[in-house]
Amino acid sequence: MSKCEQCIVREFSSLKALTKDELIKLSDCKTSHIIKKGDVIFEEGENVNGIYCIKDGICKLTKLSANGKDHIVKLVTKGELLGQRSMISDEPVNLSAVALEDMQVCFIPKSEVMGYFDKNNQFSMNVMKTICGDLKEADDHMVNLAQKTVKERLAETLLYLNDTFGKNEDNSLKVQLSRDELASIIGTATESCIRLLSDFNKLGLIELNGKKIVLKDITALKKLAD
Amino acid sequence: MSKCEQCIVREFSSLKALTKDELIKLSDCKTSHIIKKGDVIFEEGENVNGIYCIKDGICKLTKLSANGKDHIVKLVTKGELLGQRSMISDEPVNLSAVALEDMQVCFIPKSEVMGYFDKNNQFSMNVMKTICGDLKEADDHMVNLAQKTVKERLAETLLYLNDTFGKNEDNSLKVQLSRDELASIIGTATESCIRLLSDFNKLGLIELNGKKIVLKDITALKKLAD
DNA sequence: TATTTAATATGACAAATATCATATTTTTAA
DNA sequence: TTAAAAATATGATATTTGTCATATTAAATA
Repeated sequence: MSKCEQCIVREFSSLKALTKDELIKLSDCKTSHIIKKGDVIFEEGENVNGIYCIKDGICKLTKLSANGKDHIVKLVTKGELLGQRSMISDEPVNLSAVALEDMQVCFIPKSEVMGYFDKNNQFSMNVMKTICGDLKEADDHMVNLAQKTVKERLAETLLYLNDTFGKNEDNSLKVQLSRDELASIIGTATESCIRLLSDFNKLGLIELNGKKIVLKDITALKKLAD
Repeated sequence: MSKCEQCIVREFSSLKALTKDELIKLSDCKTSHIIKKGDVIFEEGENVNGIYCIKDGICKLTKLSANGKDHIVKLVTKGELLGQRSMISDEPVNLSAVALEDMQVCFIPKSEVMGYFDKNNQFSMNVMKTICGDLKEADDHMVNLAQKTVKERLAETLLYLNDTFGKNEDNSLKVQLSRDELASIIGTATESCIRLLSDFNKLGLIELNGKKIVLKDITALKKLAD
């Protein structure tokens, strides 16, 4: 089993505050998992008794709305932790996590993590800061959904995907989302999303190649996104 | 100056974890303030070097969107704390706070609060739980904005105002919001909000009396809200 | 109290977006 | 490989929502 002391990814999460001793203990109680693209890590309403540390890959956090459609609340990638909110609130998770590509994750049981909260103040502060960051992001997102048009939100989301997850050698966005998934990030009907992508394509803002999307005119997209 | 040891409101916030000694010290460093309806407690982008504890009254937390319109992210009332996220993240506040009615608030300087994080673990956990609760709420809110119609969101918001802040003796909602404010909670144009309120009125779901709103048929409103 | 200003209300219309239908392409699995 | 299923694409149309204009009412203030 891989050693947490040697895991680089740890440096990117709240876990960077852990001491050498804590890390050795962690290595013993964590479990490593391979998650296939499309697999569910956990589902809304489930009791997840611990947190997941993402070593590699990207997943979507979704929430089922009253009308039965999924909404993608957030995309999460390596170096981030899943399930913190639920663990702290001592509640079932309020979101589902589904892999968008093959992933490597480690599961750390609640008992272990709660110990850090008691004994490692820096760890607590790191977690708090992360959650505060999520909350700020959620506020921003909320205002965008409430005030911006679908077109603006699409442009913004494309730029976000580019900035956050980067692009492949062929310049296409690294995260490959279906039109349906993209629509459920920006909060619109799949057809509307497809139509706007077509429009952007015709205007030369982007280039479509099947699922691959290349951002051609970032300046214009930024102007569109406001 | 009023004593924190005797303040009932404290029991409703993270501050309930404070020891007697901590409370006595707190009384000395806190400042009390009377805020008039419409007054700004702090403004988006400001550096608020501490947190506000709401002793009485209600305020709105708003965020300016790109198009220049305010969006109401949250309503906050007595027993709650303001400015925690900003203090923990060590950033300017991302929201403005404006009183919806006359308020009494106490300001606790950052230096004091940060001390609690170090020494009082229960306080830290309380704050974390509160912020986690806010995050969950924000997720829900986000999905509603993305997926529900304006009509559904209006019905839901009216029910929320009723459940959370209660009603006056004449059965009207206790929080009095202008149509403009109501619109900026549900994320729509003021005229659309007014029109839908009119519709609800004609359908007998609510009763309008100037600014006063009485919910007449809660069951039907719930059905509308989904 | 009179005057001004702001908030509420409503009509007419335009724009944005959703829905339904259907064709085409891509992917999956038999 | 081929048949079936799913994803993408696009047109036609309906619905929702926003915008502008203007009237009416309520609130603020000189």
